[in-house]
Amino acid sequence: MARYDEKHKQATRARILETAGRRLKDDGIDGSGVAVLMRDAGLTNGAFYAHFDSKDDLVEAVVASELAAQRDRLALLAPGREGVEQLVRRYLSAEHRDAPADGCPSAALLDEIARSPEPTRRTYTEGLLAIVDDMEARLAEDGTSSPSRARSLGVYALMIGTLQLARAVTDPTLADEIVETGLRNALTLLEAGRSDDAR
Amino acid sequence: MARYDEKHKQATRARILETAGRRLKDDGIDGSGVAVLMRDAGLTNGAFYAHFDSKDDLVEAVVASELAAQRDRLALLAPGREGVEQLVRRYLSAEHRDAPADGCPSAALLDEIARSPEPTRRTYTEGLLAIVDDMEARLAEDGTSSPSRARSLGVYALMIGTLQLARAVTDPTLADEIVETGLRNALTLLEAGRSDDAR
DNA sequence: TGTACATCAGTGAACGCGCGTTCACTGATGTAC
DNA sequence: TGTACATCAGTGAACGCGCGTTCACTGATGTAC
Repeated sequence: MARYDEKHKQATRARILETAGRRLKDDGIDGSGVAVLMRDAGLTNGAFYAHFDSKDDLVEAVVASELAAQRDRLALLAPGREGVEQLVRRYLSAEHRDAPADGCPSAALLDEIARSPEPTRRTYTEGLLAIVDDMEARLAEDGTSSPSRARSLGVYALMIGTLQLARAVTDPTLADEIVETGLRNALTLLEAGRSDDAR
Repeated sequence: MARYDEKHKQATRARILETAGRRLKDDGIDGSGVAVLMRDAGLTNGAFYAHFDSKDDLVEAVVASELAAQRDRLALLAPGREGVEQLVRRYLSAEHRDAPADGCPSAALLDEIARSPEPTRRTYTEGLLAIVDDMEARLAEDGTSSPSRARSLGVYALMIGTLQLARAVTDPTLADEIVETGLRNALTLLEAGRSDDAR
């Protein structure tokens, strides 16, 4: 009765989410038109509304899937605090700075997300908390009672701000300096969390 | 010969820069149209091009004036390290979080600036360095040889990321927690700069 | 095995709208006489 | 002191364009018989 494999449409939707995620991170939310987003996925503009209610709806779905992907990637790293350090080193690297499309949605889009409709911001909040909770659990594994929640939020915020600065700046030497000192500062913040307790 | 006071046009331009700064920080660069920006200044769209070559040109001028204003405000604070702490406390506050139009252009616009044309990014780079240099000089006044440049960049990046997170999140309690822990983390980072040397 | 056909993912033209920009003009200004 | 007038900041309609969204349609699919 139903034509096409039942997974066919889901696969197309997943493909749109993936290519749209890359495009949005490269050109911004307001900077990416529906027609271009669909062309990226090998489709035409008209098909868009068979998959999403509106552009806002797509953006919300992209935010959810990008943050989920980021969390999944974190889960693959070394266990405990070591994994957080790995995250920080990958995040604050020249490679990440130079490839926004492959990178963190927060670094690329956070101020546009902050101006987005409530549902998108709610979805962002959930995705953020999942990541921060994961980091927190890893830091708490140390058995310390240091404020690992605060450190997790701080490290995440520092990573976002640092990458945005590094991307905005025109001087390549300065851009390098920013990611390098950002990395040292992030590690300092993690270390401070440990020594708080050691005292 | 020349009609109107010679300062008249300069004053209008300054007024456009001021109201456009507020609007851009509220609605984003792509989210603010020229017609609205001019209406904010009490003018009509057509007059825009008597003052600026293009919207890009305006954005560049706004970035310059916003960063200069931020630097001027920093200069009015207490001398030395204490002024940096005052800056941090004002920056990471619920008031700043809830009033983007009155606040830091980096927190409101940094990822859009990173996607802007080269001249805007160059202007941003200069304005950023002026602020960071100022912070650095204040921290170095301590007479320590700690890496105050790295701490300045780190504190600035942390403030930006923290404020963006606090603005994006929908849960008011979480938004409060983010600015509060952000403040503690920023002070930790400043303190770490001091103790580096004390060891 | 071969064919008729119901399904529905995807097409592409069209919609009204606001964008950035242009331009012929208006009318307040205050100097020249 | 009064008036004619050159200046030019600002007006507002219009430009082509791309936006998000709608919709009548096409045509590949694979089941039913």
